[in-house]
Amino acid sequence: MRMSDLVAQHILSMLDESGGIVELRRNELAGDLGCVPSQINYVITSRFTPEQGYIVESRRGGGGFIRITRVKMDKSTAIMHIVNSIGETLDRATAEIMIKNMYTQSVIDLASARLMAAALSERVFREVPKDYRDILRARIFKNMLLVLSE
Amino acid sequence: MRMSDLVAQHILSMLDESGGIVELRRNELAGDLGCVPSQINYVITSRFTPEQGYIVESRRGGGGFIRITRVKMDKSTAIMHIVNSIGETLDRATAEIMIKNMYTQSVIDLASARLMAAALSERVFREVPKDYRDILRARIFKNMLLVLSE
DNA sequence: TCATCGAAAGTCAAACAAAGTCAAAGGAGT
DNA sequence: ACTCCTTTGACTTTGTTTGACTTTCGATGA
Repeated sequence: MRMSDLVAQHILSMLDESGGIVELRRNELAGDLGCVPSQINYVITSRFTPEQGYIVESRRGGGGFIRITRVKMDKSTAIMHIVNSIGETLDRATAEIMIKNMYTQSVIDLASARLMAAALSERVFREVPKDYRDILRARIFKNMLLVLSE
Repeated sequence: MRMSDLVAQHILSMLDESGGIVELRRNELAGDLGCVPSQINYVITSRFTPEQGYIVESRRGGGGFIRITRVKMDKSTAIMHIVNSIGETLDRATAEIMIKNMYTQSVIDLASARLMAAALSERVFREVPKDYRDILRARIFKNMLLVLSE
């Protein structure tokens, strides 16, 4: 079995044990599983993405950690659906339509809708190279959507 | 748990007990908590800054003390204060501290705090040149804050 | 009054402790 | 052979802890 699968599996079982949220120490885990620390990063970026329903946070320095949260799919099917329907890029108009729809369908409240629209507004991205804009918008949007379903 | 978090927590609970103002003796506190005195300074400068809504005063010499006061502001004042304190750029750590503080001081609710943190998280900006990151973060954050104060 | 002493608190840089990045090298499937 | 993963490790960045040294204040005694 591949090392990356082993790491992923290990993290998954930790998540199961702890009800969907786990805090791990990168170096320690790497030591336990017998791989280099950066392997953990690879596994996280390739298998614990927003599309797959995970929120990842971390902190460096003494007492550092990596926290992985699995969002519950059952309670937020609508949101996960949207997350997965967004590709690598997302233009402003589409984003706004999505936000508006979510609001009118009561998937999100007004405050959240406004916050999201503000974060994705065109003003934010002026003078950002065109290619970057929609990529960033997609990422920001996905990240925000995920925390909504917590 | 990190020593710095322990110290911070201790100070916070003292603040809660005494309604927002506390006077402590550095050496004594360090002794009680089992750390070196300068650790207290570290915690104060990293977690009890004016940005975060605290005023710190102190006196050296015999009978010296450190006084920490938590300042309470109304919602829109607090938000405008923060908006004005943000320049052209904003790094992740500072953004997180600001968000956390607005939440603990009830300027914003948990959902908004999470949404904002998600939009500004380091993961969103991976592979974006460092200089751009902080510029974008500042813009996104300001845009969000402004809609909050409406 | 004023110099001095001791009791605080302040400063700062070095050592330590994580996690993150990136690109090169290695494999597996087609 | 080509194309995607994977693996690896050197290097970077961020955050914490510690301790030696400095500054400030109040008290005390000449």
